[in-house]
Amino acid sequence: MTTAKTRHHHGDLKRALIKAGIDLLEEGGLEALSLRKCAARAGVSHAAPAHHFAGLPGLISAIAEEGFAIFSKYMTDAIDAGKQTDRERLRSTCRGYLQFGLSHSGLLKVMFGEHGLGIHAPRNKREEADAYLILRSVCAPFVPEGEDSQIVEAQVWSLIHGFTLLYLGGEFGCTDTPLEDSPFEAVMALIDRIGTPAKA
Amino acid sequence: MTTAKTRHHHGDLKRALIKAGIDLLEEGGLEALSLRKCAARAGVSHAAPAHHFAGLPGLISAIAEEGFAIFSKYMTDAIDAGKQTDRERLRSTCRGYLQFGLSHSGLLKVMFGEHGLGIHAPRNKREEADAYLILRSVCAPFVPEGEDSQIVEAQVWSLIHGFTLLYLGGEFGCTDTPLEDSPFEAVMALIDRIGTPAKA
DNA sequence: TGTACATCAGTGAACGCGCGTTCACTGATGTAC
DNA sequence: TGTACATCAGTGAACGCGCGTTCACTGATGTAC
Repeated sequence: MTTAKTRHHHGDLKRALIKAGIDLLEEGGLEALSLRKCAARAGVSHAAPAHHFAGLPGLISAIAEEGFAIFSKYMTDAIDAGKQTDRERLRSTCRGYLQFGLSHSGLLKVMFGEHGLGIHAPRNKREEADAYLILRSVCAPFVPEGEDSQIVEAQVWSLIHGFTLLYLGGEFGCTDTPLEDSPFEAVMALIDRIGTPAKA
Repeated sequence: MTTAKTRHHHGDLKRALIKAGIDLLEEGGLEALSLRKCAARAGVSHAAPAHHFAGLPGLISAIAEEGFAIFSKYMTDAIDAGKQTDRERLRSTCRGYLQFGLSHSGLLKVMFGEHGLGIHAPRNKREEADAYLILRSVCAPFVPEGEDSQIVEAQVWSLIHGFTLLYLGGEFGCTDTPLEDSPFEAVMALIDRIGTPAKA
């Protein structure tokens, strides 16, 4: 520890800016995010971020990338929490998906939005693919012999993604009621009807 | 027709501003929307909108309200298009939901987002409720005796909402392929497993 | 171990931009009589 | 039908704000010898 406070060089400003950006996102949504505010949060002059990111789009892209990494962690943690059958693993992954949304709603929207850039920014290929692979692996046991795995994946993904966003938007009118109450269980019930488990 | 072009008074500026706002939304997303640009589109000075809306939040709220009305029309039109069994009506409604998303992606996101205002704007109660009633009516035949209708509604809504947003985000990697190809049919297949039709 | 020097990371002032909002105004509309 | 007048809707200039970006700068770091 080298008394980082008074140094001219920050140490890991890039990481600090991403962290600040995520916090801003959670507090006030995409509109609340700016390079100047991130710099201020990181305790640095407003011109400093230019040394680390290609403008605001570059920062947002880095934030989304970090977001996918956190997202993956939520899902894998949920799976590991209980040993489980294939069906339970599928359920747990969905639970992790929802939990991530509850904890990081701003981040989720940026990750699956157009990054507020109008045109598609270069996708965060690596981290996003990793997250998708988790979904794929828990869906795999339910893909019937010889069928395209994308079918089951699209069903599960659509269900849990839609539920998470609607829930966050308060559309089920129950943002305060016990977390896993009514409508979430309805979605889980439908998840249970998906595909055919390869083994009993 | 009273040669509206040269008049000092516009005629129906309020409606024209909403229309301009929707167009801007579809072209460049929420970031592209501003009172000044709407005024310019409507061929009016930038101070004029102040006579009709309570700032940008007020305009966005009016746009979302109009959006829900258009949304409802997409769904009812889809239902009417084929006479149909209960199951077909449910499918058609989902098809209308998706079609609306494809034609009005910017609008959809504003309607179900937080209006870019951080805190919830007063919801567009009336129009939103109307749209929900359409969903409710096509779900009704599949609600088992004595069960809360919200269960089936949450299942259907989550599925089609999630699919629409993921599809619009290009997550299924098939924005160009034939409209109702692969993953949409997967979602429809799951829709077919929902609930228990009251009658055969 | 010590010196010289190139490179890197953050500073602070300045810039132009689009934005929402205010304000005194003016032209058009509609109503009272 | 005609006149007076209040109200309404749009104008155009001006304001301050936060933003991203540029720029010459300077202090810290790391490397060559």
